[in-house]
Amino acid sequence: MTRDDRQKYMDAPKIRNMEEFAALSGLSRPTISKYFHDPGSVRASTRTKIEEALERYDYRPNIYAMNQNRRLTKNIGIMVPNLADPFFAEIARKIEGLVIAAGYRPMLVSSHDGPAHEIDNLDQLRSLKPAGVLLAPVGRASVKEAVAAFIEDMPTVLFDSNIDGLGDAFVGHDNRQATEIMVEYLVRTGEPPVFFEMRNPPNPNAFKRQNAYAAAMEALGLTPHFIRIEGEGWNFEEIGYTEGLRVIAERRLPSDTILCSNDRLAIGLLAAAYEKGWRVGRGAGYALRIAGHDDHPFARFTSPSLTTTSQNYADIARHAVKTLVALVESGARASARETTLFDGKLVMRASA
Amino acid sequence: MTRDDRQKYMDAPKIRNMEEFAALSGLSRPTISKYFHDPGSVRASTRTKIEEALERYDYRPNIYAMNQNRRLTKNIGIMVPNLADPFFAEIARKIEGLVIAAGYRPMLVSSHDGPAHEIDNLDQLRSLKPAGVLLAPVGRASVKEAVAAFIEDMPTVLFDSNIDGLGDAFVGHDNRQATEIMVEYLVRTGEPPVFFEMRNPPNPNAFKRQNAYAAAMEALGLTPHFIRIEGEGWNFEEIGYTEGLRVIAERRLPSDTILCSNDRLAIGLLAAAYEKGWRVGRGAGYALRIAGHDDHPFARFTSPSLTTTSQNYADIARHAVKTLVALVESGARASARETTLFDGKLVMRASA
DNA sequence: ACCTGTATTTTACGCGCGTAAAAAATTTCG
DNA sequence: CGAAATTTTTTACGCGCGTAAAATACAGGT
Repeated sequence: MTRDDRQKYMDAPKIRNMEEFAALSGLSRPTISKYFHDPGSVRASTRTKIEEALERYDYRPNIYAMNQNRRLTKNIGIMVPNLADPFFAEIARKIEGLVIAAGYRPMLVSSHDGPAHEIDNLDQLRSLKPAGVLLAPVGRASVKEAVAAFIEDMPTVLFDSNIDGLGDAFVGHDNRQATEIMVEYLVRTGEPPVFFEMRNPPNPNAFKRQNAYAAAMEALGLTPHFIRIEGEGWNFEEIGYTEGLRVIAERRLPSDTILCSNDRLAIGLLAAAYEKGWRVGRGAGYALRIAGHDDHPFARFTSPSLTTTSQNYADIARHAVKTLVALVESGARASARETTLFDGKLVMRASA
Repeated sequence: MTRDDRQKYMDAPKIRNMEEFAALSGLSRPTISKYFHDPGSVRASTRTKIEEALERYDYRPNIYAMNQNRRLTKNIGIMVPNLADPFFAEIARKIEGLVIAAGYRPMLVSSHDGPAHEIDNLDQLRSLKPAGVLLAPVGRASVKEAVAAFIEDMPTVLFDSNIDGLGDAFVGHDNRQATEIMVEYLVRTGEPPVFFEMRNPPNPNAFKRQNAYAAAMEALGLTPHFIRIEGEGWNFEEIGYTEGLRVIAERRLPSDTILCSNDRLAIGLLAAAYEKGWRVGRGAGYALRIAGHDDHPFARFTSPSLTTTSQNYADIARHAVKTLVALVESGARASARETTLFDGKLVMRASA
């Protein structure tokens, strides 16, 4: 706490509202209002006066009163499927920072992997009257009609997971390209991979990866093989582990190389392989190669560390926010829906 | 989407405000206001009328107008050190659910492990005028004076990490007890453990665990040993991994049993041990035993799975919310600061 | 000093709801 | 059935700020 801060807390009279603050700074209330709406919209000398007063008196406008009678709030809603997944936690954090940098207030909600929560969140967000929303739908179970109704009301950019023609834009990861480079790498360096995936994956990206795997294999003149595991819900590590144990016990492996649909399944499968004493890695002396997809924050610390393809979530976040902010500030809705995909990269580690 | 919902979206006229809704439901506006403030405060027949109208017309009060001129909002602030840590994500989610169940609106913020963010968040929360706040401070670097000033203004329950006499109550994990049962277990089943910890841990719980380890060892007539590793910041897995590699390479191990200050360090250390080919587990044929602390969501899926002590975060969350809600609803501040600790449990897995 | 264009002030109104007090209606109970 | 207790309505005001329009002050250029 600096001396100035202390002074602010000690000496300064409590400012009750913008009227008082305007009087103390020698300006009119509407001017102050304008300043808070956009500091660049007032004369430089005026801005200086306001900012000096701000340092002396520590006034902040009441956010409820601000938004109460505003045409458009400065809020931007962010909705992710599940904040307890470090992957989404990371990308949400990145987006939050970009939203703040753009001069907006992020309002983050998590759907906890549940379509019911997702609808609640949509209502929740609607009541916050955001200027726009960044939406990562929960998945194929996502209630499309509710999302569609929501999207009519305000600018919305989808990310991570696409839903048909919904939203003003979609920004995401190129599952096809990323799967392709992994398949090529695996084929080039060892046995062709089998694809390890849930029979009923809750996430729509899973289908894209599945198809991309099949296409990449066929392009190389190889026959795709799938291990379709059981299990419902989002507890991927657990599903990968349980079904991994079963698959290993039953020796249902057409290849020594397993490409998992995502890192979380791979993390579970690695645990199963370790427990069964199967050595995972590339080269002589190893029984299995395992690869993932996403470059999950924990993929560096599995044993062995996980070879995977990374999502370029820095660019995904940047482009999603940029697109939404442009939309919001133009005051219009997108004329044509634009889809932007960013390439993934091969992240070579020890597991494959 | 049910037939009723569709009807709501299609047929119903858009309700602009509470006045209109009151007219349509045949009641006066203040009665509606009272209902939303507390549905139980109106006669049963009146409540029925309102709820029927609510189903027909899909009206929701404007939250900005609601809070604008209210003595006390129905908001409860929740602040955690870092939502990207699955441990905090889990407990935050649990708390959110309890807060909603208690009839309040949770407002969740994360400090991203930074004291600067923490102060921002305090300001942020203050401007939301919550009825009370659940606060998990970032750690010893936490700006105590800012927190103290904040706490004067509204009921605050600290959790996870204690700060001296601050807040109306503290609810947390019994680090001493949990460390003790782990030390006893390790001593009973093998070599006495050394304690693996950062030289300058950012988290204050680290010191409690350190002291508890020393006390537990001495109580058993043993000499405590510490491996104090380098590294700054919150990237515990990375620090545990990097320093784990060094410790193993330099053979600075006074025992084959390592008790890590927390699971995240242990996860890093496990990765290092694996990479160096040291087999981790209990019994013959294993070079090392490694144990953690916290029962991190990923501890089940490490290789080998991690033996640890769990925090009873279900009860911690429940008691923290209960305490705060009682405080808020009494309208008073706590007369005496109450500290409540919940016991941890030994979680035996494969690593020790 | 004059003109022009932008910044600011003045004036005025309204947003949607909370809240308080008093009047009216309803329920409860003797 | 009437009085008391409770609920609801009426009435009235205010919260803190957004916003619009018109009046005024100010900057830069000639």
